[in-house]
Amino acid sequence: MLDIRLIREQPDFVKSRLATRGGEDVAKIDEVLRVDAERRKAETALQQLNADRKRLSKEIGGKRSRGESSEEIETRVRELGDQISLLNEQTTAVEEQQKQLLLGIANLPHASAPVGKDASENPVVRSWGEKPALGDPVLDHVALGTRLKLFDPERAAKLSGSGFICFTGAGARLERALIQFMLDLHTREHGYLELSPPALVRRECMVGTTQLPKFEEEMYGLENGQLFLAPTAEVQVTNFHREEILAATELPKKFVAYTPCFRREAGSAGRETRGIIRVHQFDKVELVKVTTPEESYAEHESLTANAERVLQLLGLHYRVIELCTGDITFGSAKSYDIEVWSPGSRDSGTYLEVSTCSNFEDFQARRMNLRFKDAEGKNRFCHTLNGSGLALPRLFAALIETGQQPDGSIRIPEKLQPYFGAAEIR
RNA sequence: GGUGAGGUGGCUGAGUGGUCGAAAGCAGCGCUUUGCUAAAGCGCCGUACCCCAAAAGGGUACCGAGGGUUCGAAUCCCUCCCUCACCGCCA
Repeated sequence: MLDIRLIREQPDFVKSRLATRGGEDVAKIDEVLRVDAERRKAETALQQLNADRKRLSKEIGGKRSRGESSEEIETRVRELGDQISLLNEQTTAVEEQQKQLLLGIANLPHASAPVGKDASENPVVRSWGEKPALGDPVLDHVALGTRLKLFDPERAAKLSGSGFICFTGAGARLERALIQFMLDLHTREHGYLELSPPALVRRECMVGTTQLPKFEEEMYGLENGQLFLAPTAEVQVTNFHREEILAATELPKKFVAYTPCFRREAGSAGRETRGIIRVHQFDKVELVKVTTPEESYAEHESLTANAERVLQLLGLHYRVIELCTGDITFGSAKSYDIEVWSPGSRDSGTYLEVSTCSNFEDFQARRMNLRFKDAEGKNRFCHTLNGSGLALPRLFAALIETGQQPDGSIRIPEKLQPYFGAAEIR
């Protein structure tokens, strides 16, 4: 969430930054300022009453120990107590109101984020490789996967309903090879520490990484909404150090985790539902960094480069776009999307998003009270970043489409062959 | 699932109703002594929030979390969370 002091001191700046997102939250700023003033007034009054009670209660203690009567003071303090509990309720309520307001206001886009209204205005930052020259016809991943029995949508539906996938045989093996390949790359060459976290997370963690309270309808909840199936390992891994004060010397923290991810995909019925592009459960290798405000933007670039490296080693054409202010996600200050070329999708091919690499600055850290002690010994909020490194189903689709051969087989990229155990699928 | 024991500051660890935000030790910072190192002595040493234009200063809260009892709660009561141990069950 945003720093209330920043909102208080520079409300016009905050509003103008929020306006670049589309303005939905701009009106909330005046409201939160009004509640903030109310809160401080109530707090000050409450503290004064508490101070009075504290002083008088000590007097009672003194009088009693000297054997003097304290009746009169006790009556006064009892009255004070009634006022205090009344004012305390009001104060707590207004504090909670302020907190809820703040939790619902999006992060400020970074000054370098391109201003734009929606996804159509996201600039392409760079691209790598080229679209492969394939024979005719170019098959999509569904046709390829069905023919070579790499996954089985019908039986997955039998188990879990529509929107679920079951990899089979060489397909399951290929997915496993990709996971192992990516984990090895990030741990051995990029210096990330591997975590294998739980899939179920507490409500507080979901608030910490901004899935809640705003996006609850997208999440699978259990135990009366106290436990959730994580929609991304961002949740588990970023919250790993929640409520901690890290030493500046141990930053940046770099984590990689392979986990299943669960999403209701509410409201996206009919959108890219073909095959394995949008499913309720999928696997993902996630990269997370916890760092300092001074270093976070450099770390953002390197994290993005680390994710891109996967596609480069696999020889898959991709492009990187930067999300404009109108398209950037709720908690992010700056985001890049990595989109891999999927030659079989939508007839003539399309780019599929396989990673969003974001710098959240201190937006998440403030929610989860994640801090570090700087050189002067001051506690400051960390900056947190994450990006997929990469999401598996779409990577899988792009890989088999790109690798399709005229004879119907699929060529496996050289770097993946040791993991997959063969040079082709046929 | 059952039973039991616990959760106090960066760490160890006292404290069972009043001057306790909290002894003591360790770690850390500063000063003094010392040829250096080491050691010793003295002092400082939590966080968040509020008031104040700011600094200085003042105040409130915090002893796992939330309620309650009381004039007053780290201390008593209730609920929850977490940790540990043992038993049962189990991949």
